[in-house]
Formats: sequence, C-alpha cells, structure tokens
Amino acid sequence: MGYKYNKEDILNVGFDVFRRNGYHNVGINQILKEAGIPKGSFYNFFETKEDFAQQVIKQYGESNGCWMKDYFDDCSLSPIECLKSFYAMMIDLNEKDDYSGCCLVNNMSVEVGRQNNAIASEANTHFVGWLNILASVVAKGQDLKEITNEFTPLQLAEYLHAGFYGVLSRTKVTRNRVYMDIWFDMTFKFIKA
Amino acid sequence: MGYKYNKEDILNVGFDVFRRNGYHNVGINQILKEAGIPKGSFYNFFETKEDFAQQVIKQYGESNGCWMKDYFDDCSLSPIECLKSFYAMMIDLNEKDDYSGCCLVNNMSVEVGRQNNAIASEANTHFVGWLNILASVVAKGQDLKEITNEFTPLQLAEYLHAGFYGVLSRTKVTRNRVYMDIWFDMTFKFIKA
DNA sequence: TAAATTAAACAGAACAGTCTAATTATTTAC
DNA sequence: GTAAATAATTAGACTGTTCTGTTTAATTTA
Repeated sequence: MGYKYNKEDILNVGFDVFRRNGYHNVGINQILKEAGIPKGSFYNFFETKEDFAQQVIKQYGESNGCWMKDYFDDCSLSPIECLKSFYAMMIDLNEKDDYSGCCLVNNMSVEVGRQNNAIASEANTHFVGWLNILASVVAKGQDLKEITNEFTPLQLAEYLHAGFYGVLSRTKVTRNRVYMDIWFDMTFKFIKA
Repeated sequence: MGYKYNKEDILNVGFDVFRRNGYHNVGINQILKEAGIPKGSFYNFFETKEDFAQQVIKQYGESNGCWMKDYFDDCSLSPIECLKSFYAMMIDLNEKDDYSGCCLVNNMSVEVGRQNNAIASEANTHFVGWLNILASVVAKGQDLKEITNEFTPLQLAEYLHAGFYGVLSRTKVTRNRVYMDIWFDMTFKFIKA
C-alpha cells in the first residue's frame, strides 16, 4: 500500500493542463485543483514549478517515444505506408481533439525554449529520440526504393517532423484540418523515390 | 506639437518584448520599464494587456505584409528565385538574431491561439495576408513553369509558410541553422516544376 | 517509533488594472 | 491675437487578486 497520491498521477494532470493552456498561463493552484491535491503534497514531490514541468515533459517524451517505436515495430505495411498511416492518425487525433493543435513538447519549446534552457534541453532530447525513430523507418523505405535517396534518413525525418509541427501549429488559429491534409499529400508526394 | 509619448513607440516596445519573451511571461510593468512610460500613460492608450497585444500583432502583421509585398515587387529575379532569396534572407536574419526562433505572430498563436480567440483571429488575418502574397509569387512561378503545377498557388504557399515556421520553431531548442538549411534545400527541390 | 506524506494556513512578490491629481495641448470666445 | 475653457495626456500611488514557494503540524505508513 502506497500513500494517497503518487507522482505519476500528478504528472499526467500536468501534461493535460500544460498541453491545453501553456506553461506561464497555468498556476500551481490550477494543477492542485485539477489533481485534487493540497499544496504540501505537490511540493513534497516536486521542487518547483519548473522542475515539475520538466518532469512532465520527460514522462510524456519517453512514453510517446515508446509508443512510436511500438507503432512502427508493429506496423505490417511497407515503410512509407507506415509513415503515412502514422501521420494520418496524428491528423485524425488532432481533429478529434478539436484542433487544439497540441503537442506538449512543441508548445513548451516554442513558448519557453528561448528563456528556459532546462526545458529547451529536455524538449530537444525527446525530439531527437522521436526523429531517430522516424529516421529508421525512412532508412528502410530508402532501402526498398520507396523514398528518395537524395537526402539522408535523418534529414528526411527532420523534414517530416518540422513540417508536421508547422501545420499542426497552423491549426491553432485555423481550426481546420484542410491544411494538414494538404501538407500530407504534398509531403508524401515529394519524398517518394 | 504632440504629447510626450505615442502609441506606435509603445507598440514597438511591445513587439520586441513579446517576441522575445512570450505573452504570459511578460507583465505590463516590464513593458512600462522598457518603454520608459508610467502606467497611466499606458492605460490611456490601451484598454487592457490583451488589447495591447492585439494591437502589437496588428501593427507588426501589417507592416510585415507591406514589407513582403515591396520585397517581391522590387525583386528582379525570377519568381522561384525571389522566393529562394526571401527565405534565404529569413534564415540569415534568424541566425543573426541568435536563433531566437521568433516570429511574433507564430509565437503568439502557438502560445495563446487556443485560449484567446481575439489574438487567434488577429494572427490568422495576417497569416492569410502573407500567404496571399506568397501565393501570387508562386502563381507567377507556375506560369513560367518554374514551380510544379500539381498544387494550387495557395496550397504551395501554405506549404512554404508552415514548413518554414516548423523549422523556425525547431531552432528554438537546437539553436542551429543546419535544420533550416536542410529544409530550404529540400523544399525548393521538391516544389520545382 | 521514525520517516514519509498530507494538509492548509501563511508570506512576500508580482500581477493587471484603478484612481485622483497635475500637467499639457487644443478648442472656443471675444 | 489672446485668454479662458475644455479635453487629452502624464504621473505614480494604490487596490485586490494571484503567483510561487514556505512553514508547521497532523496523519499515515513502514
């Protein structure tokens, strides 16, 4: 039997609240309220708000990395079709989420990446992890002559990654999937071998 | 003879401060300090912090739109070369700005686009304006068979726009121009007719 | 019993925004 | 053209709230 609250539950609340509302727009009290915990318990687990945010990013970054890895490992389609189904799913998820245009790590890095080195570095760590997973799929697609060989797997992964976050961010103000769909069509047409 | 302070100067300070530090991370007092004005003067010109931010976006959005229009109107190169020189310049500017990865409108829309409809709508207005300028150059490039005809000018403009902001945001944590250069090479290779 | 956790009152700083007074510019009256 | 009246702007002290983080005590688990 553990104690009443645990870190992971609070981190999950933090993920949800930060993702939807940003970092500076959210006060500790909002986290406490949504998690249903008193302040003392929060500061028992976390040193500061910044430390908390960093752990939130870390937990999400790692779990998302595992999830991506599993997705591509389990995907029975050809490499480029795996990439397509992955991004098609991401687009669907964002639509279902009512175009909140939210990736916690991307939002955080845009909002505070320049002022907060700890958060920027944490964000970059996970971006790099995700990019390597994408790059390994791209490499397989290149071996099968599905994907252009004119660029390295990592370069193409960066291209997919940045492009997707670009259109994802765009939906924050358009609230419409049409731009994501266009991006999808164009990108996969362009990277084809 | 006017009065001591004027709106435009304060808006310019706001542009600078918001661009570097974000919206919720900046207090009115910081604006006052950097602009060298007392609080009463600020609230004489602006209703609220939100109203101020909206006017900051508007001023920058419009002036940047004019600047883009002039740039392309004055550009003596072929359409696709104008686009290339434009983005090459944007990349250089971001490098000179020490990879602060900053477009005020993009930052604002990512940070508060989901919670603040007024700011989201203002941001979208200017994005659309900029996109139309890009699209008109793309259209000329298509007429000259420099740019692929497989997509509409606006679709290609959206693609350039979102892609650029995607890699620009990426530099917030990488602080390195290499990813922007890769994006540049790939994108202009891809959209070529 | 000892250590960890829970609980909430508390502290000091920072927050957006208000208020009244003094100053400056502009308009009106003659 | 000048003086008086009006309007706009400047100035900063002040308000009430919210912010992160502290503290101390009670409770729970090992």
